[in-house]
Amino acid sequence: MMKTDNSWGVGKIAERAGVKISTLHYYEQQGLISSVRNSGNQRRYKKEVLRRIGVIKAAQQLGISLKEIKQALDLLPNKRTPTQEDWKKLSKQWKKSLDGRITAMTKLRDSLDGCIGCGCLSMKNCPIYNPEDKLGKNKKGAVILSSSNDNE
Amino acid sequence: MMKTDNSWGVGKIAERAGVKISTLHYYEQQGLISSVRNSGNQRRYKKEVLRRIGVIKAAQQLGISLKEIKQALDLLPNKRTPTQEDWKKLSKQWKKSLDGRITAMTKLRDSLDGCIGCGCLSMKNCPIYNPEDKLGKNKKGAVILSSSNDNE
DNA sequence: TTAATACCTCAAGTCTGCTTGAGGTCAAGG
DNA sequence: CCTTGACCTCAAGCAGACTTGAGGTATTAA
Repeated sequence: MMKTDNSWGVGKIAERAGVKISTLHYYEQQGLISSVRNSGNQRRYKKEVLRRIGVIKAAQQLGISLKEIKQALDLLPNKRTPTQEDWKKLSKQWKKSLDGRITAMTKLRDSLDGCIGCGCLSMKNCPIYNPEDKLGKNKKGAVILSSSNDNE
Repeated sequence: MMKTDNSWGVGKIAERAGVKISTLHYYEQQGLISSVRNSGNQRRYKKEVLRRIGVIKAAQQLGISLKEIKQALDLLPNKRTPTQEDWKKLSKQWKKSLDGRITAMTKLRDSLDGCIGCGCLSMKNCPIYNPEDKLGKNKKGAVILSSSNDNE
C-alpha cells in the first residue's frame, strides 16, 4: 500500500501497534520514537519501531510514566531501539519498580484487613491513610503508591 | 478559634486532615463531602467529616478514582459518613479491587521474568503488551491495570 | 486525469485532581 | 475603629497523555 523500500507509513504502523496515528505523532514529538521522511514529507518507519512501541506500552502497563520511559530509553547507546540485551536490562529495572509497587499495595491490602476488623479510620492512627507515619514527618500526606518518584 | 457550637471552620479541618483548603472546596463541589454555612456564609463542618476524608484518602491510596469513591459513598443510606459497619463493607469491596490490581501486576511482573529470559517483545505474542490476548478481541489495546473500569 | 484516501501541521480540546489568583466579605483583637 | 487574617466565589491554570479539527498536500486506484 504505502510501503516503499523497507519502511511503513504511519497508518500501517498505527494499525499494527494498535494505537492511533495521533499517538505516534505524539510519541515522536515527545522524542520516544523517530521516523524519517520521504520525498513528500510523509513519515516512514523502520519496522523496529513496533518493538519500541511495545516497550513503551509494556512500561505503561507497569505504571511507568512516559517521562520515565523516555529516560530509560535515552540511556540506551545511540538511542536505538532496544536489542534483546537492552530489553533485558530495562525489564530488570522495571521489574524492581513493579516489585516495589506490589509490595506497597500488598501492605495496604493487609492494612485493610486490619481495618475491616477494627473499623477504625482515624487520621492519625490509620495504617492506610497514614501508612508509614509520613504525615507527621513531611506534612505532605503519605504517597505510598509511587515508590519511585523522587524527581522534581 | 473559629469554632462555634460543635463544628469547625475549613482551615481547621484542612489542617487536621492534612489537605489544602482548596481540596476541601473541590471535594465539596464534587459532592464527596458537605458542610453547612454559618450566618456569614462560612463553611462549618461536623468533625465526622474527618473520617470521611480519611476514607477518601485511603481509597485514593488504593488507586480508586474520586468518581468511584463517590459512587461507593453514595450507596450508603442517607449519604452519611460511613459508620464502622459501612467502612467494613467499603473496605472489603475495595480490598477486592486491590486484590485484583495486585494479581494483575504480579502477572505482569512474572511475565517480565519470562521476557528477561527471552528478550521478546512482539506486539502479538508478548504476554506483557498483550496480556490476555485482548488486543485480538477488542482492538482497543489491553487495559490490564484497571481491572474494575467497565463503566462508560 | 481525477476522485478518494492517506498524510501533514498546528492549535485547541478532553479528562482528572487539584492549585492559584483576583477581588471582595467576615470576624476578632488592640 | 480599624487592621489583620480567615473565608468566600468564580475563573483560569497545570500536568500527563492523548484526541480532535481545520485547512492543505501526497499518493494511488480506476
